[in-house]
Amino acid sequence: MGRWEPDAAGRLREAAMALYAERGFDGTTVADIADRAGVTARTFFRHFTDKREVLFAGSELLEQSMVKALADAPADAGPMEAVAAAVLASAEFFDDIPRDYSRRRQDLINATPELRERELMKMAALTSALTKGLLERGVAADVAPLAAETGVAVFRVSFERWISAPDGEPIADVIRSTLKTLKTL
Amino acid sequence: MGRWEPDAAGRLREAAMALYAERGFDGTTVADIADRAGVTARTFFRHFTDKREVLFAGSELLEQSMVKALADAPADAGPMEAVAAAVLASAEFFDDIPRDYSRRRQDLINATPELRERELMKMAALTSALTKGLLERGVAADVAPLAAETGVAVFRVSFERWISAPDGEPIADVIRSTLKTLKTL
DNA sequence: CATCGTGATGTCAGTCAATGACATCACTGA
DNA sequence: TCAGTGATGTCATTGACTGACATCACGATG
Repeated sequence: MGRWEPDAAGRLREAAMALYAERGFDGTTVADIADRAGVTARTFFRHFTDKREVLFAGSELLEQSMVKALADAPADAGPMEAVAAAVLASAEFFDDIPRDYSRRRQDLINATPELRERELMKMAALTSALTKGLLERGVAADVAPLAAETGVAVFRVSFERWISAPDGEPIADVIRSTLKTLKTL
Repeated sequence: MGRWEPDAAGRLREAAMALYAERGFDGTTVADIADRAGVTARTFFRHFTDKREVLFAGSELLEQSMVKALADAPADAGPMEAVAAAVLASAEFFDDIPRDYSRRRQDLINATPELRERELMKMAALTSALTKGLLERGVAADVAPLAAETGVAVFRVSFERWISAPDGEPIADVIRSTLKTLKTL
């Protein structure tokens, strides 16, 4: 065994989730979280830039995988096809974490303005990453932002639906269904 | 003359704008702002809930006027027509403030992640207010959010364009032009 | 005209998020 | 065996924000 328990970041994330749920975001101090994780508050800030970010660690991975899928889409695919591929790629990401975790996390976010703010920021970052990816695919400058925004909207709606869908429903199916609905508009 | 200089909130807003521009958001303390406005930091927090909000005071008015225009639109107007009326109503709001002020304010927001976060939150609030207004007009539940989101997008794009448009260009014209472009999609 | 309430502000003390500087020490590789 | 490294702890400090209480010009009231 090493000098310290491994995976301090993971323990901090779990502790934060639990405490935010128990006492609310405002009722929880960073020291509380650190205590429960068996580290000091200073260590918390070595792993997460702030008290909000602890619930959003890993979002870079999601963004990266979506951008990669966008780049990997066939060269002759249209903008919306490429975006659809990107959104579908997010499914892979969520397959690795229990859906119940996603649900509890989202409940916290929805209940806490500070966390909602941060989530909006992540979505905006995702939108501009996708926009950039589309531009690199040669998509016209007036189309790219629109397609990206639409893609993020599909992602959001699908995620929300998946979270409250019957158990066992794969998120990929929900996304495909959302994309199909979109086409009817 | 009263016991205190009038319009403390206004002075605080101007002081904040100036200091954020001079030293950046992070380089400015609330005490700095309060000093320049001739009050104490405690008074700052009596007028604004936090250091970010000082640049967003008045956004409720914008939201209210848009929601009102939405409600006042002819009963037989479709969802997008009503939304267009709401967005156009925002022009009235901006007619009362110098465009240069809007520009400087937006530059600050674009340069500061914390302020961008807050702005996204305001836009999200606007979206849900418009959604609610549409639902009250009897718009279908699956159409309302989409129409609202589109309206806010039009607003954002128009505002951005107006800010960098030649001087004297009325924002209402820019909005009309954006709406026209939208129709071509 | 004396008094009283009120509202906007000041003062003070305290909590807590966040950061920088420096110390520690198990583990690793030469 | 020993120097270097990385993850953590410790300590001190700044600054955002809050609650409790004091102040005092002004306006209303009797």
